Amino acid sequence: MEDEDRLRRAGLRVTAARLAIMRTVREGDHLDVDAVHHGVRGHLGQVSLQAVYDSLRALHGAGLLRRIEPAGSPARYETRIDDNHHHLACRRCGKVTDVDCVTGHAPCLAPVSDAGYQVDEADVIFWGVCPGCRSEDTRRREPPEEPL
Amino acid sequence: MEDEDRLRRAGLRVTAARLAIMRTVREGDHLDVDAVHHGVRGHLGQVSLQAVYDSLRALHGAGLLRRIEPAGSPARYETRIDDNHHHLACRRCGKVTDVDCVTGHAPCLAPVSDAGYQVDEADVIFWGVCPGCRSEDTRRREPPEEPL
DNA sequence: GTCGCAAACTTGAATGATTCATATTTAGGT
DNA sequence: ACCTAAATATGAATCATTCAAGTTTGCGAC
Repeated sequence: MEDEDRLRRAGLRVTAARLAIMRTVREGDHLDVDAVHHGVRGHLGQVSLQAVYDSLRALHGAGLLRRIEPAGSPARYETRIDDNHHHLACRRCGKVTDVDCVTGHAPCLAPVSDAGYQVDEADVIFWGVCPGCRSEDTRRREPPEEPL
Repeated sequence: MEDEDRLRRAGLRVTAARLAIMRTVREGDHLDVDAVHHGVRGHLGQVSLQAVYDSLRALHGAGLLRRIEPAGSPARYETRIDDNHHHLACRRCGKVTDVDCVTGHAPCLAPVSDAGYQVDEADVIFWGVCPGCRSEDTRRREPPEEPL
C-alpha cells in the first residue's frame, strides 16, 4: 500500500477511512465531498460525513491531496499533486478536466507585476463548455433550421 | 451619470439602489456583498441585503460588474470589466489586488490542450502574501534573534 | 400626466457547504 | 496490555447565498 507509507511519512495515522478516501479520490475524477463520502461508504460501510471532511482537510494539509474550488462549485479533490497542472471547467455541467502546465512547477506563471506580493502559486481555471455539453447544444440548435 | 446610461443600455431599470451599488463597488476595492451593503447604506440609508444580492447578480449578469471568487472567500465585485486582468490574493488577510494581463483580451491564455472544450475565459489567481502581511512576519520573526 | 404591469425591493424563511463542540473510539508508541 | 493523543461519530451552529410571497416603483403606453 503506497498510501499507507504516504500517510505515515506525513505524520498522519493510518486508518481504514483515510485509505478508502485516498483510493476513492484516486479512482474518481475531481470528486466533491459528497461523492467521496459515497465512494468511501461503498468500500467500508458507514463512515460519517464529518470524518470525510476532517480527513480530506488533513490529507490536503499534508499535501497528499490537491483541492480545487471552481467558482460556484463545492470543493473538489484529486491525487495528482506532484505536478502543477491546471483545470478546464464546464459552465454547463460543472465537469472538471486536467490540463498540463507548460512549466510543471509552481508558480508556473509569474504575474506581470507582483505588487509586492510573495507569490507561490498560480491558480488557473479555464472556463468553457465540455465536449458532451457542446454536442447537446448542436443537437438542439441545428434541427430548428428545418427545410421550409 | 455614466452608470445610469450603462444600466439603461443593459436593459436594466435605473434605481437609487443600483446606482449606489455601482458607486460603492467602483470606490471600493474588490468588496464582498456585506461591504457593498454597508457602503450602500452609507449613501442611501436602509437597503436590504437581498436587494444588494439581487442587484449584484443583475449587474454582473449584464456585464457591468465583474465577480471573482477566490477559494475560501465570499464573492467579490469590481467595476473593471473592459480588460481581462487577473488577481493577486493574500493567503493571510484575503486582500485582492489587480494584476494586468499581458494580452488584454479573454481568454488571455490558451490551455496547452483544450480536451475538446470551447474555452472562453481564463480565470487566474496568484496566491501569495501581500506586502502588509509580509512586514508583519518580519517584525515577528527577526526580533527573536536578539543579542545573547 | 396617470395607468398598468413587469421589474425591483422587502421581509422572512430555506438551502447547501462547511465548521464547531463534545463525547467516544482507536492507532500506535511504551 | 496500556496510555494518550489523534481520529471518528453525533449533533448543532455558522456563513454565504438563494428561494418565496407580498409590496412598491420605474417607465412605457395611453
